[in-house]
Amino acid sequence: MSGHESAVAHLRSEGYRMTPQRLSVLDIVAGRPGHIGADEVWNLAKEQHPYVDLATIYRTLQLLKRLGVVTEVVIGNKLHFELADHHNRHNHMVCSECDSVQTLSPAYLAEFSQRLQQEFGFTPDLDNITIGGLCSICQPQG
Amino acid sequence: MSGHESAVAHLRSEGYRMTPQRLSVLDIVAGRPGHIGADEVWNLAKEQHPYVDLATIYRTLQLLKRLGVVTEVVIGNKLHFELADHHNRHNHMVCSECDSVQTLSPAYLAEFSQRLQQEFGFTPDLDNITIGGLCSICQPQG
DNA sequence: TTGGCTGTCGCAAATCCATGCAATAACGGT
DNA sequence: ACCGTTATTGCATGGATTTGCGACAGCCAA
Repeated sequence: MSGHESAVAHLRSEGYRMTPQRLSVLDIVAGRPGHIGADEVWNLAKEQHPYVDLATIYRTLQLLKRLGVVTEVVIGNKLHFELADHHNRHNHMVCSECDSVQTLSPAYLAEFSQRLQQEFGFTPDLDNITIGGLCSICQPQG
Repeated sequence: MSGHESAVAHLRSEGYRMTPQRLSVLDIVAGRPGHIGADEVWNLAKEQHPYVDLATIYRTLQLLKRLGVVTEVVIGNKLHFELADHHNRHNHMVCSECDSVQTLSPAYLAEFSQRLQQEFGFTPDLDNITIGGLCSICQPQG
C-alpha cells in the first residue's frame, strides 16, 4: 500500500482494468527499493495469488512499462524492472563483470541527447539507455 | 578471403583452434558490409558446410566477440554481428519502431565517457553502447 | 606417424521472453 | 445486484539464445 495509487488511476483512465494479478505486480515492484527480475516478481506474486502465470507477469510488466509506471533495465542478459520515479529519473551503469548497478543522473546524457536530436533527427529514449562497462572495483589490475 | 587472416592468427595465439566452421563464420561476417543476424550466418554457413549446428554459430560469434573480432548489436530482440573495424569504430542508433540502424561516430560519446570515468571510476564499454529511440522517419506526427 | 590431452562440435534440453487462443472475470450500464 | 461486452488470464506453443554432455577432432610431443 505504498504510493502507487496514482498508477492504478493511470491504468484505469487508459481503459485498462485493475486485476488482483496486476495489483500484486504493482505492489511487489513498488515495494522494492531497487530493481527486480521478472522471475522474482513471479515468485513473490505466487505467495499472494498461487495461480498467476509467468506470462501474466511478463505482460503486466510490459504494460506497466508502456504506461511509464516502471522502467526496464537490462542486467546481464535478463530484464529487471523498477518503479519509475519521474521526479528522480536516472539511468544505469551496469558492470559486465559483477553485474552491479549504479544509477546516473540523466543530466549526464542531456547534452549528448540534444546533439543526436539536432544532427540526426534521432530521438533517443533516455529511459532505455543503459551503459555497460566495468565498475571501479572490477577495473583491470584493480 | 578478405582481410581476416589476422583474426585467425589472433585466435590461435590465444590457444583457440581454427576449424572449418569458425572459418566459415569469419568469412561470412567479414564478407558483409553491414551487420548480420545469427540465423543468416547459419543459413550461409550451411551452404559450405551442411552440418553446422546453430549452437556452433552462436558459440563462435560469442567467441569472436570476446576476442574483439566482431561487434554485437542488439536490433529489436535479435542479435546482429559485424566485423569490428578498429580504425573506424562506431556506435549504433537503433529505431525501436522500424528497427533501422544508423551508425554514430564515437566522438559523440567521448566526452560523456570521460566524465563517467573521472567521476565514478566507471569505464563504459563503448563497443556495447547502443542508443535506442525513434529515427527521424518514425517521429510521432512525422 | 601415433597418442593423448583438451578444445570443439552436434545434439538435445533448458532458459527467457513473446504470442495465439479459448475460457474467464472486470466494469459500465441497467 | 445482474448482464453483456470485451479486456485479461492461463495454457500451450514458438522463437531466440544458452548450456550440458558425450563423441570427435586439432595440435603438440615423442
